[in-house]
Amino acid sequence: MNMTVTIKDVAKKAGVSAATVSRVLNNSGYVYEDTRKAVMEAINHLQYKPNEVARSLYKRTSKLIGLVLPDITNPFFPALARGVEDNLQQQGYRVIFGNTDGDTTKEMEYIDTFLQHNVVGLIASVDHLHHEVLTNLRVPVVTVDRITEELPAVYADHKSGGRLAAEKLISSGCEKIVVLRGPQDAKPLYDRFQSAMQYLSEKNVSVNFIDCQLSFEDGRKKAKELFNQFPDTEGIIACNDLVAAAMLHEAVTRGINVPTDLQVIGYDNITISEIVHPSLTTIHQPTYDMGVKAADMLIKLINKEKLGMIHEQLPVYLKERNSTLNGGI
Amino acid sequence: MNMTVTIKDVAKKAGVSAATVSRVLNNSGYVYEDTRKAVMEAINHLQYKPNEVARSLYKRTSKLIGLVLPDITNPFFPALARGVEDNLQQQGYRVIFGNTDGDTTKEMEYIDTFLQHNVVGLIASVDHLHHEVLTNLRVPVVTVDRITEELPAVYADHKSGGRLAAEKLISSGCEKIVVLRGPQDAKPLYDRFQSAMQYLSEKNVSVNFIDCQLSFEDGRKKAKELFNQFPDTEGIIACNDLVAAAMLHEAVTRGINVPTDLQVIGYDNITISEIVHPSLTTIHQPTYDMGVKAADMLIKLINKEKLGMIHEQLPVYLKERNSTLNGGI
DNA sequence: GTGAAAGCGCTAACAG
DNA sequence: CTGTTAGCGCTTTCAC
Repeated sequence: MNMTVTIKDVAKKAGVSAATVSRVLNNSGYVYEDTRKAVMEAINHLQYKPNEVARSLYKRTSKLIGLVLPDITNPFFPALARGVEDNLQQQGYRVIFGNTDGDTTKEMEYIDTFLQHNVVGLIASVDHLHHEVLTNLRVPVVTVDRITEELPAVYADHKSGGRLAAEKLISSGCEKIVVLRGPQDAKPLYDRFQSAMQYLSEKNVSVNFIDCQLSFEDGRKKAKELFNQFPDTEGIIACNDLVAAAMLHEAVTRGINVPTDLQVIGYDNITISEIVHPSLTTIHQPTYDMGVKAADMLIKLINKEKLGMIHEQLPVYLKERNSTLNGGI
Repeated sequence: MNMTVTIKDVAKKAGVSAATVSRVLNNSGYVYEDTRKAVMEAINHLQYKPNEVARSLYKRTSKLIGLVLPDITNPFFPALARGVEDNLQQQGYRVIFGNTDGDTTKEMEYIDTFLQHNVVGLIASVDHLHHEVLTNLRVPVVTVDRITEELPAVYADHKSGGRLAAEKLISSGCEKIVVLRGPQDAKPLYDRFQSAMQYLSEKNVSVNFIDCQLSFEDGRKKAKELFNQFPDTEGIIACNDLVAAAMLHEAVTRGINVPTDLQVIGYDNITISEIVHPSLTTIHQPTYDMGVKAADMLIKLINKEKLGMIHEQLPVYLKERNSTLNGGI
């Protein structure tokens, strides 16, 4: 069967020492072109693949990067994850990952075992309350879609995002607005909520808010609550697209016409927002790019390069579709 | 700073040898309760965490499992992935993963490097044409949502799935039916298409098919094609929910009333199918459970336990929503 | 240029 | 019950 072939086997076959094989493998030191060829031949012949674990043990480093996300089932994160993975994979890194469901215990568990596997870096999306876990690790960390002072971070401009949404509803004539407030321990959610509220408070409109998780399920529950509690709502700013979709859904069910009687704005611009009916006006986040960017930063950090800036803020924009009144009121 | 603390440090601190520390770590061999306590204390005091890489090198095994999926951006896979991960994580395994986009090169690349990292097993969703790659690996492999003779597999009953969809359209009165045919090198797609066609061919109805990728984007393109080519279509069987959503979308755009003038059936029952309007009648696959089951099988294989059966087929069912005429015609 | 030897951190005989 | 020793597969001085 597939008995593992080691560097020694290659050495023997090529009639050289393991050290020499190692040298050609790593392009380190000098090797005669002839012996180099002999070694390569042996390698190909034996289908030799170096054992990364042994390598990792000696070098106390690896090609593994840990990715810690809340929940890959939320469509926002797969896009992010692919951005990270595509970039990393291309540079020879592999990613080992875990979903935490925002649970600190799981976060720590994953981070610990990732480190035990000699990961060279971590990309994490973890509530800022738990960020201590990420500080003073022995490997660089980049946070995505989350923000703390100290840690390098990639995130979108949620202050603009929140304001953009609010502006839009105001400019399309809403006077009774409900804002769904996502979990406030995640800074992006906090920012977009605050900045929307801030803008709205300066206008002469009625505004209320309801707390809501980021899932379709919870959106659904809160939608019922919303329409019961504030039946004459004219505009809704949702904390993400999933929740916005739930609002749309409940509105349709109740025979409320969107966007004529009610306008809804989502957040993220995940695929779903295009698919729902009416299609969803939303704040676009460059999700995939955030992943790519985070991987870029991490690799720089791993290579001890200086970062231009610790915090990389990416722009968002309003994507108008059919859940709002467009072209003015 | 965080200089790594090794087993030797613990040994020194506890006044014993490394071997003894190892013993208490692994609960192997006998250790005096007192020395055990001393060791534990040293461990806690030093915050010692064993180096999994060293462990892995010696034991030629690890707690790592490789997960190979086509594209986590397709909402079907995150659910599957979480099923896998939740199960594995609980048993102390960690997952290292890669998206292949159905590209054999990437598949092989990932599998190779996973093996180089001493993974103890692989869970893969890979087109059956490429299954040779997976055979004769030195670790057990379980395929998910894919089928080959030789390899253990977890998948849903797509023959029933295809027939269920076809039956439904017939029983709700469709006489002009178009079936979207997904990529046929994936057995599940093949099965569901064939069995739908088979059933339809026995009925006295007009049936056509169009090839289609599994994405919303391609669905969109093919939707236009479909309505141009077969404008009087009464029923559509889509290859998955994403594509079905695209059909719905195009139908609405063209002012075709669903389900009155046109009925649509999806496949998978991902969250989206509930969110679209009208909500989508679809074939439900137990996606998360498939992941859990696959992890179960793999762990058994890793532990050298015998499997009851190599192929685990999970049931599907028709989930009726509002894109079909329900309660008979 | 190349080989011998030591060692990364851990575990598994083998003595004692 | 516990320490000593050897070795997992690889890389890296250090001689030659």
